[in-house]
Amino acid sequence: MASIVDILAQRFERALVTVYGPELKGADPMLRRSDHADFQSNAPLSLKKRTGDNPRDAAAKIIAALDVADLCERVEMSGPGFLNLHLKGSFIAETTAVQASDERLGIALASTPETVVVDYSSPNIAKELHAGHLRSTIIGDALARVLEQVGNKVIRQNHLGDWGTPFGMLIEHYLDLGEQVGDTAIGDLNEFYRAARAKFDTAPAFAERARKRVVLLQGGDEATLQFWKRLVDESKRSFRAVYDKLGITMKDSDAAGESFFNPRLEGIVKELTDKGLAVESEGAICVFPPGFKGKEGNPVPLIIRKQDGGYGYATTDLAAIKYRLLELGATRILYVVGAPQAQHLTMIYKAAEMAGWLKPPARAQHVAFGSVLGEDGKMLKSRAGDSVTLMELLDEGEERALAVVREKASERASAGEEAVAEGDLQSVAHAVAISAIKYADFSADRVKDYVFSWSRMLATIGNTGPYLQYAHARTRSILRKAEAAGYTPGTITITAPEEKALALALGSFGAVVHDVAASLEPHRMCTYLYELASTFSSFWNACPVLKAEPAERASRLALVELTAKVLERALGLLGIEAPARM
RNA sequence: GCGCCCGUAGCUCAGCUGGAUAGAGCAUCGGACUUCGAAUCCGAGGGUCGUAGGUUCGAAUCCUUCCGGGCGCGCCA
Repeated sequence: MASIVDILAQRFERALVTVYGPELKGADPMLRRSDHADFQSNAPLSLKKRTGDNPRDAAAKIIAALDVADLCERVEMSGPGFLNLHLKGSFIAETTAVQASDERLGIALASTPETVVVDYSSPNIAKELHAGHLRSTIIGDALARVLEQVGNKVIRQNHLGDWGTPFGMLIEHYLDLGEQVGDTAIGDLNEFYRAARAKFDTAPAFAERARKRVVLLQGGDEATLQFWKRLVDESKRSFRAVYDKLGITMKDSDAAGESFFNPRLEGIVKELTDKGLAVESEGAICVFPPGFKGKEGNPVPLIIRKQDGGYGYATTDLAAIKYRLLELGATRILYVVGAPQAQHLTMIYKAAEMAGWLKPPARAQHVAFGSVLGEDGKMLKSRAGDSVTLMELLDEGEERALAVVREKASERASAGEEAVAEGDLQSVAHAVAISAIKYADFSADRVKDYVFSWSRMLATIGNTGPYLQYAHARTRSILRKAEAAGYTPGTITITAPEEKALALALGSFGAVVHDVAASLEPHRMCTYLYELASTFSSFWNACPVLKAEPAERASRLALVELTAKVLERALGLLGIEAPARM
């Protein structure tokens, strides 16, 4: 489906080729929304080097060659050489009608779909998901949805911390508890981990058992593996509960953690050694990707086998990147991991290139993000000082959202207006809480830290998740009333400025989705959503729908219906629900 | 010491990869409900874009200096 910009861009390309010859084919006409017109083209300025003309001359020539009589009311030159385009209402109406009849709402499919691996969330077994996992989990999930929407094959990968020396003590502690809890529940995972750790640090006999247990685990002892698996399953149940509540699309089958790669580590070391990329250094085997200098100017190593013969995270990361490229066939790998790991990841990519696994067009990208801070400006912690679990966070959010939703509902009910039913309050509060948390996280640039603030994110006014949901709920309210009255959407006509603004905002949805897919920046979707929602609110204020004349009513209903769908879809791509009432 | 990230209105942030007078939200002030959800809308005030240079028709955006904040740099992940 061709959007307004697509169609205009084609006409510009033709005009540019007419004036300046075929070498201008494919040149960017720099079409942007404008304060001075509906759209503007900066091509005469931006292409100055290629046209050789001064911008105002170029603008005049382009206008002369531009065949847009069917699309624009007028095109005028302005300032140093801008081209201001004033679109015909009929042109806007037609493209909007096409978008409205499109299942994909104007989101084009990628011309070259890729296999994209998205590595996100990645919690540790026997610990609960906590605030530190929030950003990776929700950003990764949103990007996975967006990349999928534009037609890529997306493979989610949960790089679980499910192997290694801590499992000795965890299994022994698990066995100690066996009598009390049976084999069904560990209970509080964090408490479980803490207790195991405490025993390990204070009881030498226990520590000794733990060490022996690690050996058994590494050696593949059947009974030990069974215990290990129970721990893993128990933890996955806990992750599942959080993912479900947060609306995360990661499935159990997407798990490919350290245990999955463990059998491959020896081979990785051998391969890199055989290729001459890994060398012995201070008793360890290391890869030294060029260009990384440490404290005394020494090269920084990726330690792929430790002095004691064990393997660390670098080896697992290398095994994982090889697997993703060679076995999963990824051409794009996203690491949704905190910003501090930037150097480590670049070293992994470099090593993977040297090994011949990572080569164009395949590429790996670090989707870096900053920290979630508490009101004190430090990492988010609970009163007790440990990191707050995601479940606690979500529960608190729902509680706070419920208070807001309940209050609004009772206000409306006492005013005799349609309100959320008592039985639906919980589910609406849930949707509001999740939207508040996610939208607050997404709405600013990923790489920056942000302060977690309930009052800000849950505010019913301003640029918040709840505001967007409210805008959507209002669209649904009109549509319900229209349906009850037997009114149906019809031919779109654009006359009022608010109709035009709304249609133009709707029309850029597809481009925004692709922009997010390319830039991996969810905040661009938020900027768009807020603009769309506020444009709709202005439309609402200025353009009566149900009380308009039949033709106008049908047209406006079509705009409202499309707005509802776009809001819902855009929120959905961020993993945010759009309730019909709130 | 080396390297990476950040610095835009009182506060929280955008700014579409170099384009027109730097835009929003919150807060403040002033308007709009006997029209579909006022959780809304309309309007006002408020910024030497950390600093000093440079590149050019044109810089918040690109290059360099310095200042301030965060983070990383060998056996944790």
